[in-house]
Amino acid sequence: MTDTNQTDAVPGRAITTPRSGKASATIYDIAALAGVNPSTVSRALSKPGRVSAKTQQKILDAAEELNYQVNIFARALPTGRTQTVGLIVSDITNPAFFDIIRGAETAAASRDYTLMLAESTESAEHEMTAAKRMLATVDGLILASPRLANEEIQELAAKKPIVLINRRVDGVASIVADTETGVAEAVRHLAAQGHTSISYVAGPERSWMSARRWESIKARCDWHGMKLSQVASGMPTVEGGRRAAAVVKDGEATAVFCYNDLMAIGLMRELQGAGVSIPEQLSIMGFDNIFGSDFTTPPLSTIKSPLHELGVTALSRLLEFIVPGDQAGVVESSAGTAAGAGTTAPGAVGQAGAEAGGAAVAALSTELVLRGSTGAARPA
Amino acid sequence: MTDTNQTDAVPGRAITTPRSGKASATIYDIAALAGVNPSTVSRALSKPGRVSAKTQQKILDAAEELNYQVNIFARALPTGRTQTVGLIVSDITNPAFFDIIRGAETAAASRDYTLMLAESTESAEHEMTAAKRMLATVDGLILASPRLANEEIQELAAKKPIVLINRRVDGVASIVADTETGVAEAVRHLAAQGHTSISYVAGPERSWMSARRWESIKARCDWHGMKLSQVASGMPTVEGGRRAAAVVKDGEATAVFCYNDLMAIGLMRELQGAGVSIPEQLSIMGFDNIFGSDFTTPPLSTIKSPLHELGVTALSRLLEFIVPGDQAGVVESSAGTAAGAGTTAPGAVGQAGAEAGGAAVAALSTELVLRGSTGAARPA
DNA sequence: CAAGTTTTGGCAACCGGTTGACAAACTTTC
DNA sequence: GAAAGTTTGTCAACCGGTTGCCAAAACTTG
Repeated sequence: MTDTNQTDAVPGRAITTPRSGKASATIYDIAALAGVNPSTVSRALSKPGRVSAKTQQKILDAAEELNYQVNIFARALPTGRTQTVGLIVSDITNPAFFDIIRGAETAAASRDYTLMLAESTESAEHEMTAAKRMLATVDGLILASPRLANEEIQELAAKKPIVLINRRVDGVASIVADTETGVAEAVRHLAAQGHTSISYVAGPERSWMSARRWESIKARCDWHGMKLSQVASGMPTVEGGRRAAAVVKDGEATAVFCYNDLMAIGLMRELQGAGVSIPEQLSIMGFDNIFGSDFTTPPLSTIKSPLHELGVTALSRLLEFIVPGDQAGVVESSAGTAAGAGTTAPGAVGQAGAEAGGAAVAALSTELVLRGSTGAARPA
Repeated sequence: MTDTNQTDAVPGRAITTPRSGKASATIYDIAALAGVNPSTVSRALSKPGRVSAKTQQKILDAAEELNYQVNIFARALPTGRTQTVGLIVSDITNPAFFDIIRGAETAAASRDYTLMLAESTESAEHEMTAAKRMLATVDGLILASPRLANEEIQELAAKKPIVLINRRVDGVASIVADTETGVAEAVRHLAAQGHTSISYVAGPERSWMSARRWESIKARCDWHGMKLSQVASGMPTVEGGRRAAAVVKDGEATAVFCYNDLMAIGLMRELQGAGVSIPEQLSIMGFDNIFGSDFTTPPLSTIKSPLHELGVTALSRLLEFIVPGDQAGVVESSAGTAAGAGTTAPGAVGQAGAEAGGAAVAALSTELVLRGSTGAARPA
């Protein structure tokens, strides 16, 4: 092995020159082989039923023989269709997006669409750049937790179909996980454990979801007659959570919700480092149930988001706009996107699931995952 | 807010119809505005120096005014260039790929290339499908830890430029993290802690990197006169690690290397569940230093991979093939790809870093991260 | 100032599909 | 068997750039 395994220390020498010309077959080649006109080939390959079964077969055989593959650029030129959709996430390294990405990717692949991925690194500006760049190439775009302003999103939506994940903007399709159910469970649990004063460590200011989670918690705390305060917002990262530790420690709350698991983990570890024992002295609750949230000691209690479903559903919804007739992916349903409508009416909370009891809705609801980071309130 | 914030419970009603026709400007529009021929516009925009400064300016102004954007499909049709590169990873949800993906994504974006992402879900077949699909669309492809056979990779490489990450195949460019340095440190550390019998929990059989890690460990164990055994391979996931627990527990080894952190975490948690205390009764060492590997109790000792750099370097190298003249990203260097040449010669290990002491090499070397999961050997 | 050289811009073909219009071929109907 | 209707295939234009070739224009040089 040692001598055949050439290293490429001498760059470009051992490396086989890529891109051997070998142009692939075109519809003209097929046409010649099948003895028909190129346009007939085009129709046979795209418009089903437009050509007779006999010629259809001849053409298919010829295509097979030449192992033809459409040139998507040639197709895209006149039609604008690219068989590609974009997904922009705010932070690729945030595990919460893994499952969204995977969900979207597999859903796309199964429908013969390709996924383009970009990240905005939590910056509205980067996000706009990425979106603009993608817009030229894709048939539609999914924006997961975008940081853009409403108007910017509407502007994008005017050009190509857009589906939002965990964000709601007038006139733009969106898939939102229903926070209410999970939050209701969580607050009920904390109330039962004797907590009366709660705090919320918010995420980025431009995060719609952070505001929404706050509202849900507020509504439920009011319901239970508990006190709720908000800690200054920060980056939705482990580091962001750490930064919030000082304020939380000095506060009077005995339980704290963090905007997401990353922050919850950061907060917990920072506090533990400062000698606070979790959950004895403070209960911590995250959101999302990301990879690794059960690795900590104590493992994190969290409100699980249907991340994978969010990705799958967003993609299906997007494809609905792009290919109106298509119904392949039955997973999603318009009802699912309606979950969690009223953001301020606490009365609606408990009913959200009930009134539109479809499988899709259930899939997009959140759920309390009780682990070790929450417990009984410390005596006041 | 409540009444203006329309939900899309009635699908397609509140949603603004996307894709308003508004076709964007073409070079013909520019040509008309600037009073020149379309071909001149094309040249002004791509071939620098081919047109006079005066017309160049006129054209640029006109383009600006119409806020022109090339139609990449029209461009791709005659040239084949798409300004897009592909990245295929074996598992999107494996945190080890996060940083690789991000590295590649940012490097691509900074050079005005767009990244397409796909995953193979650890299956050679899926990988081939994804690769084939992408090949039609991209200028080049990065395969991170591919599961494909060498011949299949060579076959792909014959069509478009390909760069491999953590895999070496004759005649194909590759970027490989130098396992030796980290492994040498790690084994030396374990030896110093009194361990004499070590075990390796291997990853997937088709994983080149798993074999490579095994060889590095073997070489160093031989050097230190330690016993090394291999535990049957499994999926490179937390679950895969759990599955290996039984065999490891019954073995005589006092320290175990796992193919990656995911497996190490799974193994550790499963063993702990069975009452084994880490590191008192068994030392566990992972590979990669993924997100979350420090969340566990005890935090995982691991051999850190330069994941981000791997992504950046792979992309730069790929672009070198695609745009031969281009030298924008100085980050990478051909020397970097040569690191870790001899896979079997133990003597070479210590020297690898020394003999080619460039910054690029350093960036791609691995490094021991000592945390709590490793400690002194239990008395035999 | 003429001859030679270098720039610069225009023409037209081409990349590989799609699609509207139309005619030829085939069916159906009376 | 002719008229009317329906399929099916062909023609040709088009999507929006790129590029080889050539001639006109501009610049050198003697």
